[in-house]
Amino acid sequence: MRPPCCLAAKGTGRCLCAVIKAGSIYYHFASKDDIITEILDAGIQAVHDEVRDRVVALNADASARDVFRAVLRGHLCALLEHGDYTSANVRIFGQVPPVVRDANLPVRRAYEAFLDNLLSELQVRDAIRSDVNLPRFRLLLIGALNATLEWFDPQKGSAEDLADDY
Amino acid sequence: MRPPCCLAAKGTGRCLCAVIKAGSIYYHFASKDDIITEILDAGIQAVHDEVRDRVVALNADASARDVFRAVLRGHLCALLEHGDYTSANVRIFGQVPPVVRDANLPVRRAYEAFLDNLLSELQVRDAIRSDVNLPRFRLLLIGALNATLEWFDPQKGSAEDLADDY
DNA sequence: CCCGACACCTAACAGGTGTTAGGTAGGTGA
DNA sequence: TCACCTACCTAACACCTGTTAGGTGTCGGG
Repeated sequence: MRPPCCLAAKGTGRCLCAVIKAGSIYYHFASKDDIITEILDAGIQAVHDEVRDRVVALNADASARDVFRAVLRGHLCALLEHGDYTSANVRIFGQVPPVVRDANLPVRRAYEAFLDNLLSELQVRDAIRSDVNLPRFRLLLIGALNATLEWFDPQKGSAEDLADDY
Repeated sequence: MRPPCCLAAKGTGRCLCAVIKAGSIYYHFASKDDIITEILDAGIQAVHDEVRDRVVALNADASARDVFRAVLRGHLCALLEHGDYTSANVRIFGQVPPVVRDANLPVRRAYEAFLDNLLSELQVRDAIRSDVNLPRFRLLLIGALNATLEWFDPQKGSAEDLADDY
């Protein structure tokens, strides 16, 4: 499932390991749009999984700050350290044809809903002011996190540290 | 100077008004990279100018919050309402060849330095906590603002309102 | 009135990209 | 053994993009 640096053959999850010739990809995918769709989906899913795993791994008595930190860490680490698919998402989503964008929407919306749920819990616990527009706050947050791709340098500090700083 | 929706002929500032045939552009520019460089520079400069104008237009007794609001408003409005160059910057800077990126760096650094100056003033005035890493905060800020390009819909509220919300 | 400069056009090019048809090597089941 | 399937390859295609050489119309100055 989601092998590193490779494309997975449709459905199977098997690895193509990038040692095939250019044209051969069309044995596994119907079109370039199909490939991109698969990559975008895999990328979002990877970030979603990473964040979810870190949140559920928290103790039941974790503070609101701990939860928030887990979200930041999960999102940033998935983005900056693991995976080309995750970062591809940020880089190319703005320029894919509408068909691909639409195909990718469900996975995207699922992650957004997940985050909004977490944030609204934090709001109930008074860790986020009650007059904050949560979806908009989420957009601000994700925007700021995703932008780190443009300047983050793993040699100058870990993604975890950056998350804590944020 | 910087006519809307058009490319300006090099140096002259004159408008090509987009009614020329594809190949003719090479009468005005030596290469595609030259065109992109010009566009990137113009985009950043436009945002820089907008923010600066709004800040200097403030009364001498403006609060730190007013200054910060002016920055957000200026950046967002320049990005979302005026100009294709400004937004092109966010969209394509990540994928231009290194030569172009380097050529664009001075203008970029100038805007960054300008913002860092403003922010450090705010920090001196205790409007920003003293333990905040300003360049990193600036990156977070600009990242969040630039990301609005992906979802902002002018029909659902003005850029000014969004800035105030942020 | 002619000259040259200027701003543009046309047509073609090399190189790249997305895609397809048809071929082939290796393994599987009968 | 043979037929067949799977997973790849090759070679070609149409199309697009960045660029150039050379041609055309128009305008102002001498």
